[in-house]
Amino acid sequence: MESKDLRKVGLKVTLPRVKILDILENNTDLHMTAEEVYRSLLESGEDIGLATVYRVLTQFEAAGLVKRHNFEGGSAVFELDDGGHHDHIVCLECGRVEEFVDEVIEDRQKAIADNLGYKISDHSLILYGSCARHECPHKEGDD
Amino acid sequence: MESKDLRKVGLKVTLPRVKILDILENNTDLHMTAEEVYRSLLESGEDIGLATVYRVLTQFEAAGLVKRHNFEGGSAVFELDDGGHHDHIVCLECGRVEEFVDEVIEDRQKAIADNLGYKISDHSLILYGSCARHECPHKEGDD
DNA sequence: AGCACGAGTCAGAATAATTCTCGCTTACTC
DNA sequence: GAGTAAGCGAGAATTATTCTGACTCGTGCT
Repeated sequence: MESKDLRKVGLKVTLPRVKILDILENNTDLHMTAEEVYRSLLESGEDIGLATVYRVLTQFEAAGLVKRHNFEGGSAVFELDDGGHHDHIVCLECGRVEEFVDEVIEDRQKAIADNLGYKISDHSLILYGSCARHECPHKEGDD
Repeated sequence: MESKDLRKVGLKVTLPRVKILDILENNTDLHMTAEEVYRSLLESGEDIGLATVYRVLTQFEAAGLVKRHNFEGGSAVFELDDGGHHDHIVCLECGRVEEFVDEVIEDRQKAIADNLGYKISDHSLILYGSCARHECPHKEGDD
């Protein structure tokens, strides 16, 4: 029952909010654009406007329910925020996104910022590349 | 004489290109938005359209003369590409941007990608925070 | 230097992503 | 169940960027 989550963060429990949260929770793809959420809503038969999707996602972000990422390629993507931090690796060929955490990197970041006299409030580390299924075609045994 | 650089990458030596390259080379701020380059051109008395600035910067990017970064806050910023890679730390309060390189992080990134079966083609690491001049005000000895 | 031609440029239109506006609707309070 | 303010939907507005079409300039040839 997600309505509790909404209440908890001070948001009225409205149909669009519940539905959007539901989609974010049940979608196999963890990272969705506003458009994707919108289309998913339409498919579920919900008549919710794209503007509402953006508004709600932005509210969710402010409330800490979701995180917004700006990967390359135009649109921002949203994912549920479970509280834990992680970075991303994006396949430029198929769009697959995976998450990872690396303590060594996190520590170095802190050290670097410290060194330069900065207090870090956030950071974004995104690796772009091609995943295993797009191996170089002149190798045998390829897809 | 930057015209050589342009020739080298197969771009005709035109006034807009030379002027834009000139601005990128002589501006104190290493990271400029297309708008900033455009305004800088106007100040120099050049009558070059914003669309041209975008086009030229995109060509420069394709040619490897500049790098485009998408920091938070909407507009992309461009910087001359000296060939060396570096990451960025951005002060959210004053907009200052500094660069850094850390071999440990670079190595870990490669290892992580390897581990997940990705071949990295690029990556973006941006630390956001506040720089030394924005220390918490209830500490003595502050700015 | 002069010409031809294709690449380059300009201004403004077009696009894409996202946000805003405003009149209508709904969730929560009593 | 009614009142009220917050929320919603559709489309306009905004912002960043790219495209279009007509005109111009840089470069190679003479």
